[in-house]
Amino acid sequence: MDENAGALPPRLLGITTFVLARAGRAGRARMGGMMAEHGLGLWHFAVLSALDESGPASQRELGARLRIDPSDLVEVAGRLEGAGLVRRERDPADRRRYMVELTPEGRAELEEVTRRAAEVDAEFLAPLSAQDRTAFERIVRVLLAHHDPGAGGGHAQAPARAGTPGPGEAGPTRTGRAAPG
Amino acid sequence: MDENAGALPPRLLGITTFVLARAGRAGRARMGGMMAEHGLGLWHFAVLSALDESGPASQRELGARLRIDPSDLVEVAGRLEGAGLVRRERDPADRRRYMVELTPEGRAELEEVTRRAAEVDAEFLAPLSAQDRTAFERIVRVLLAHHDPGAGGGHAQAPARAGTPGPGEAGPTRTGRAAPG
DNA sequence: CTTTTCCATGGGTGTTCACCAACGATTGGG
DNA sequence: CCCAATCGTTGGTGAACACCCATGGAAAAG
Repeated sequence: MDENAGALPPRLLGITTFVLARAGRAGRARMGGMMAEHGLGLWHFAVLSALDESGPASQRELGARLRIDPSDLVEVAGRLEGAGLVRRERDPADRRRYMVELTPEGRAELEEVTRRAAEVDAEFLAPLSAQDRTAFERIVRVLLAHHDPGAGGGHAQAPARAGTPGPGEAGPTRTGRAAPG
Repeated sequence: MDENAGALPPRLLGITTFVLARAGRAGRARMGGMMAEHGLGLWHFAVLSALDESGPASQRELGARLRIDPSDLVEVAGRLEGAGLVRRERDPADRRRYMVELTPEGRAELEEVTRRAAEVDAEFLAPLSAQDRTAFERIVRVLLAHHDPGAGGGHAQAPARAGTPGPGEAGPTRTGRAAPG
């Protein structure tokens, strides 16, 4: 029968790292699909986020920040500019660099996509109990902080999350200060 | 400075799906690196696992089982055969198909790699407390079962896994029946 | 002014993964 | 015997991701 066609070998499923990678792939596919509906990729969203958080920056700064090659940023910034989500102006003080800046439309789009991302998150984590979800959100960030070269800093303990000032409704969106200061 | 180069925007880190994908990528890299030391890829290991679990099978069956395209299986089976880990014989009853069979060497290699995979797992999950690790292993499988088309079957509830038989050191090698339940 | 350094950009490479079209060899139905 | 289906195989496509090098404009150092 091909019932077993639906089940990977237990030996594989016994490897947590494998299961994690697989689940991560499924999650990225969902998230990417949602972003695609907005004409964006994950990187576009990342750039908008960085600009929102730290204000105008040169592409080089963005590249260093997000850990993507400056050359790969060209397309991203270009598309964002084409969509009117960012503005690119020559820095008058240094005409080599662009100052990439979030437009009001870009900020609105960022908020909208952030909201939808939270929805995707909720949907993806729906099979979990509230308790499991909370635990998972914390644990996966600990893992990332330890294994991704400079994603969340050294060790993110993800403390009790303060009053959640900004995005508001998006819920656990802002995980306190997962990254270092 | 580029201190902040090490921290992704909190808005990004607030998206659990994103963090999960990222952590999964890091994990896969580690696991893949380990396998590479054995001259294998993740798929080679998967094939060996499937053969060990269900006995000799045609490549088509393996493809359906592991959900990889039969054409992609050619290289995998070919390399495994070249390494002497599997044997490929024409099925006398149907000379179109190969019967792929695990050799003693293949079985030994499978055990060895499984052991090392458990080590990588332990290493990767090391930053977690024993309690968190147990919870994470369970939760991530629940997620996979719900979102990966036929990885762990319909819905793996993965109840309070019994006395946690194995994990000693080589541990979850044979996770008993962790996933399917 | 000249040389060096930095920026954005374009073009290219390599890897991983999934999927598809077509072909020879082979089988089984009609 | 002829035709359709199946199996393994070859070869190609396309997306996502991560790098690296060269160029031309512009600034900074000498």
